[in-house]
Amino acid sequence: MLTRTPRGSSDKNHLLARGVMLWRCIADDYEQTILVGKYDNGAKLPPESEIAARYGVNRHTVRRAMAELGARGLVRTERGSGTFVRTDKLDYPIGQRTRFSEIVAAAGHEAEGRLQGHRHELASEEVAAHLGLTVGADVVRLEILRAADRVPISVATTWLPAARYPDAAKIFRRLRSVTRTLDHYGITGYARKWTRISAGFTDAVDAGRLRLSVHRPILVVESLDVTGDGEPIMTTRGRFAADRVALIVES
Amino acid sequence: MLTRTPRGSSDKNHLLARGVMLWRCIADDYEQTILVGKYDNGAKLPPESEIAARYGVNRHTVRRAMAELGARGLVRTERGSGTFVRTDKLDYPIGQRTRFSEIVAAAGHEAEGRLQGHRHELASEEVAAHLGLTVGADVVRLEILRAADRVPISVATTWLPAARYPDAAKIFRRLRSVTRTLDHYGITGYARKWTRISAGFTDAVDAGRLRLSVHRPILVVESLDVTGDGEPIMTTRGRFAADRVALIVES
DNA sequence: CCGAGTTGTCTAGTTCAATAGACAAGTCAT
DNA sequence: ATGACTTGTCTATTGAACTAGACAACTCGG
Repeated sequence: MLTRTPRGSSDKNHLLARGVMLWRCIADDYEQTILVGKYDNGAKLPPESEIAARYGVNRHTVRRAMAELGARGLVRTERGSGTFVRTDKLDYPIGQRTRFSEIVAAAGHEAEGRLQGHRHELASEEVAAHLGLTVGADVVRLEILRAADRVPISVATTWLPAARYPDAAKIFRRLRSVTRTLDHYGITGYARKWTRISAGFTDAVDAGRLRLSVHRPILVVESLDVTGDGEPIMTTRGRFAADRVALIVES
Repeated sequence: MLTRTPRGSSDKNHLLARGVMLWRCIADDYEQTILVGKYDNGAKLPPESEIAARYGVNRHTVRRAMAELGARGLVRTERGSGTFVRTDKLDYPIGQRTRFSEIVAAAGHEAEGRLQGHRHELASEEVAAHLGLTVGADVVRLEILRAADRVPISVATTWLPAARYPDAAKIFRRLRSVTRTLDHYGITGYARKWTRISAGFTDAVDAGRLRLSVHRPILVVESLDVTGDGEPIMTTRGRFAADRVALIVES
């Protein structure tokens, strides 16, 4: 059947966007049906061969689509058994001791932090106020992507006073953890002073980094961390994939 | 330079969506800058070679992107001269004699109508009311894509009483014009009885047919046409690409 | 008219998406 | 344990996307 339909005449036309690969169209299509709630958490998807037949497509193409959904954290495949929907969210407690690696490890997942970019810049009014600096003071800005079990959870922009932590980027890149980076600077214990939570939607950049579509909901978490003496260390603006995380605030 | 960067490490990373071809990303990127109003109507884009250099991409890839923008009606290229932005809209008068082919021809463009699909169905409450039939009566439903100079302008769903126009689809497919199709049935003059205009956004299907992105604005034009004697002929629900058409209502 | 600048077209080569088929490795119910 | 079913991996092939370079055709200002 279908001896090489050159992308245009078959009945899979309804998905085919010009310039978008077939596997991506299938992945997006399935993401929709999952996000719309057609499958419960843990539900089993049809076998790859059946999906392939339904779309009129090779099984390998479906496998690529499923790999994409896996990377987005929407699905988990088990060899010999099947592919299962995964819409449960990581519980992320917000408290005095809010450390990504610890939280994720405690939940039984593999934590990962990657530096996506960094630069020195002049403190904005907001950053200066948070860190107790004068506007225009030299600050280090880090863009960090965090993942649990290789699934992106958040992107965060962190500012630190450059005077105190001049090589924060270089050190983070080596140690791959904010806690360990601060430890390198002799900060053994630090605490969350305040956290401000709002919400929004992904822009194109965050969507790419988080492996989300554009216009998916995100939790915006602004925060300030201080030393035991109350001296400001860093202020952060994190964007959490709301499809994958729930913030827990104990009272 | 750039001895084949295998899609991932160069500075064009910020556009690269997984599973989306480079030319499509560039086309979408330029569409944004045009729609956001960065270029006036008729403004000249940079030469292809310059755009290619800016994106770090081969000129052929830029040409493909520009071809796409041309197909979307956003841009017009002139050999030896350049590529020019085209954000003016087709003036589409709504009146008693509202005929796509005539209006487009009068504006100096080449009109085209293609039947995208058709079927017999049972008249809904709304369609029955418009056509003066009983609910559930047999009606012919046509899906027609209309274009001016090969640029898609509208998709329209038209319903006709099947009792009177049983083979409307077959005849339209041959004659490629509603006017000529009705002429075949002996309807020489027909008139627009009423027109109802609202607005909305493209869904995935209409976006594909109109070569628009999803969530672009559309004008929704519902209408009823009647014979000289006032007998209902057809009711239509057209979706016009608001980026390319302006409806003109004389009073 | 000339020449610089711009789009159109052609050839060629490399990488990757998608197809096709086969088989290994794992799960699960009977 | 057996066997049906499902995912993982391998090889091979075809066509499209992208790159590279060259040249033709065309426009426009000096």
